[in-house]
Amino acid sequence: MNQTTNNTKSYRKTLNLPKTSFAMKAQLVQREPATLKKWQSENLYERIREARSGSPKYVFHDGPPYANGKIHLGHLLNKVLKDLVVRTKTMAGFDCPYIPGWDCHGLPIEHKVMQNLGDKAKNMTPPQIRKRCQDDARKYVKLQGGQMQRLLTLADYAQPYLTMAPQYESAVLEVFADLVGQGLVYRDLKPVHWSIANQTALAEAELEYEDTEDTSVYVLFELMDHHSLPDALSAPEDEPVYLMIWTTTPWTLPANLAIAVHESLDYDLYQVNHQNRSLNVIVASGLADRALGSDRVDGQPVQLGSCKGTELRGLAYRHPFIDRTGRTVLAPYVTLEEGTGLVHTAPGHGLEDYQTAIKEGLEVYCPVQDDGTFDQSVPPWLVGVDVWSANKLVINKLNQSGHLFFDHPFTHSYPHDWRSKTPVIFRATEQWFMRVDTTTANRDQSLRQAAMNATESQIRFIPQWGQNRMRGMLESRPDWCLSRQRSWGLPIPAFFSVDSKTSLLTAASVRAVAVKVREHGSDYWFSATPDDLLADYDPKIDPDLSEEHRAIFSNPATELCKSSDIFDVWFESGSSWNAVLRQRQHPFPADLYLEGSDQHRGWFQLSLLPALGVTGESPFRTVLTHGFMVDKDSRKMSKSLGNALDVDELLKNFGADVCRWWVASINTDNDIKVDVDFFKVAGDEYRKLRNTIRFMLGNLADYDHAQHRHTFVDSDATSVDAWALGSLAELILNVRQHFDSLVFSKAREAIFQFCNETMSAIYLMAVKDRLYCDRVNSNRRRRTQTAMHTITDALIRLCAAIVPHTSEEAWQALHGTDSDSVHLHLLPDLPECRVDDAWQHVFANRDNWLKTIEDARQQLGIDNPLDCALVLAADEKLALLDLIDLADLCGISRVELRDEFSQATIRDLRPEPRCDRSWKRDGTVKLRSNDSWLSDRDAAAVGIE
RNA sequence: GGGCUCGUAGCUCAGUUGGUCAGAGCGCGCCCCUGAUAAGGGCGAGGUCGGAAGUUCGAAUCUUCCCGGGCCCA
Repeated sequence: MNQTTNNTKSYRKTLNLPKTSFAMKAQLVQREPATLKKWQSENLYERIREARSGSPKYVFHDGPPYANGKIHLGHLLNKVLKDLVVRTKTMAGFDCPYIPGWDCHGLPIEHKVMQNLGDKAKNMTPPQIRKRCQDDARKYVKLQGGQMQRLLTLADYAQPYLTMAPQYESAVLEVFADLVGQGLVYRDLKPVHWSIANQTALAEAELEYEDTEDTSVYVLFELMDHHSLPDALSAPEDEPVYLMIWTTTPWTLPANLAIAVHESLDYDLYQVNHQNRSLNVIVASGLADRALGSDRVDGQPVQLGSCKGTELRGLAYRHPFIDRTGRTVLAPYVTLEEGTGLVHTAPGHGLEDYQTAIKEGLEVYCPVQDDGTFDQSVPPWLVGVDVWSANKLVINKLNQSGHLFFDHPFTHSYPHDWRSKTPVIFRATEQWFMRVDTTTANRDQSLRQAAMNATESQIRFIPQWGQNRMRGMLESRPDWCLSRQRSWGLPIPAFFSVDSKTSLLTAASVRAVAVKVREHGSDYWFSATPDDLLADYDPKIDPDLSEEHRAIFSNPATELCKSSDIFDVWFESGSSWNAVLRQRQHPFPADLYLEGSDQHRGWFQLSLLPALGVTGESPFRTVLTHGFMVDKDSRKMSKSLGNALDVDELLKNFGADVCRWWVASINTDNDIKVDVDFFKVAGDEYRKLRNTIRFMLGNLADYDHAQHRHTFVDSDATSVDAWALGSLAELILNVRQHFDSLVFSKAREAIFQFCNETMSAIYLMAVKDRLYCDRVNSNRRRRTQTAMHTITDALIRLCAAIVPHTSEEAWQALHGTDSDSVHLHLLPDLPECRVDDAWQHVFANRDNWLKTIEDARQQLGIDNPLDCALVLAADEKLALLDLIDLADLCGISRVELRDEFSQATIRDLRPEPRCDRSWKRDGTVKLRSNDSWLSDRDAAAVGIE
């Protein structure tokens, strides 16, 4: 009675094989745009708003990207992360609106527009130029908005916020008015980063640092009077004594007013032979070896005497090429790291120098004009010369007069204007500032203190180290320079009397202008007269004016002119909590701000300060930052290095869902490595997810949940389906928790693990046989389908935030509806189903069983695991279970429990007949009436005796 | 130069307060299935945890220094 292959008939057509419209090939690139269109035409965003109306709010506030250029990989990461937040919060039951915004004003746009205009710009008025800028910004808002939607981000793209919109501008002015009212805004002459190319002050964020080679010089300053020197230096009578300084910016020497020393450092007087003359020079002891090195002097320097820095205070010296006397001062920032320990001090050209000048009562002298050339106050040979050319002239001059001790090329990183890529200078100009260190009447702490406190105790940082970073940056930040000398921006609503001596800027005057700007937009500032702009303002009743100023501005004869400065764009975006959240009646503060880690100094800090000033509260409760993109060798991504990936290109090659899966799979705390290969990996994982869902959908083809559902009862706890539902419950808990804490990579990992291992390798592998071979309506098959239906439904919801297109497609395949959207639904509830403890025991041992099977296959030469039986030691836990479930879980034909066995062994089943239909050797296979070999189960399924 | 931060198998990453912590997934190699098939399954190889020194009975895990990245600043 041997089984032959001759009379094996094909039973394929009697099986219940999977069948689904959910294709294996996703064709994301073709199909995603259609899904997007569908969502748009069905107003999905509004429908979600309606569905969540009345639910607790979760306020996420979008930071505005700059409306310039197409989006890059950083935007992809940032926007998808934000979308993951919004979608998961929405599915967790919150009402979580997403109002996208754009930063529209500022130098990059203006710079580009001016370049395109070329010479034509000279004959254009600011309003005409502004119109061009506005058009340019609009163009990029549209372009980027389209690209962001292509990423399948779901936001209110119909009503974004634009910093150039009149309501927005007005709301910024209201913030400004409050700060002015508290006395936090002042005008002062102060050194700022100045772009010569663009003739404007620059914010820290508008600088880029590049390595630059400059000539650094050691310069001798001759002391006026020996007798004031401390005796300990033993200065020789009747010989000049020089202070030696070091600088990398010789062009600032004309503005030298002082030389700083450190009070506690030691300074020595040396006699050296320098270029055939004997010199007496003072330098710090710790730097003498370097400063007076053998490359600079002949022979050994002779130390004549020594003293503390504090004893050098107040010495008068002669400027080397200007008829002026300077003096020595003490400063805490003098160090022994470089130079001579005596620091050239030009209060108009350095922040520390400026601070010293304030302390010592020195003039903030800046002979350099807007265009980077010297004014009339310098010697004739420098007048009108630009600072870079001045470097050489100054060095030559010093050399001729014998004041140049040494010079050498010096490479250091130097700030550059991020637009023109030209080096910037430090230059004192009249600017508007916001104070960070003054306490005001209605606050008992400064903004800096308030911000530090908020950072310390009121704001949650993800990752945690953001707190340290924020603290460090707050500690060191200077007063905020708010003004810029450009056209494309929000005007600072200040007025001056015609002699420019008196300025008008009070809370009331600013609010009056804000009303006009709300009505007409900021263009009105340029077209209207001061009287028009101040129509709603009455100086007579302005409590913030001094009597003197009230008299001036109440006098009809006083002629006013408008300020020509605009705001630093950071002040505009830093007011978005007012211009967006409060203005649109959203709760304040926001639950979450989410941006790159560069924004600790940028948007986060510059939103925190104004909000604390105005409301006393931080505008955000949680700050989540992500790292920056680097290539696979950890080098930063840039166009110039040629390692940047193009977003459109990625979308074209992989589709948005795969790109989003990639975002959901990365750890965003630190640097983020990117490479095309990583998207291929994401694609592989995506396919695993897709095929898992597809297989389940295929096996649910004949299943109607309403009609066929199995009700799990206590006795089902020992079924493999109960185990699967229990695993699903774990997954749901896990994923919900990771979504809660905004750790998407762990959620994605759990989802993938579930698809790959729990479902594909274990459960679906095990239940294949019953799904295919059992009688269609068998209780066992329907129970499995019920579990699978629950799992599929839940899985689709769990991954909906990550792969919105694919989950929508699967949702419709599962539920057969076209109008419903998974994105209107909530995250899955936990399935209610008891799982017997015996399953823990099974999965603690399954790996060993598989290994046993694998080893036996090698040894016994069994190819197909279905030709094996696994013989296990009898066990009371295993005895509770269905041995067929165990066999299916191992991909074999049979599991037997035997008392006499102590460890798992394999029995070769090849001598037994094999079922022509199920290919199993389960021990019931017989030759049937139709001349084929069938097991009892299969014979019954096809109705054969 | 300073602040913050990262450097664990070919790749992406887990590794709580120092003591089975040397792991996972992918990839790779071998094999099976051919009724999830441009799919599915099993098994396996791979790392002196960037380097050096130190603290400790014991360190990927703490300290210091060095090397190499990133962000922000000077």
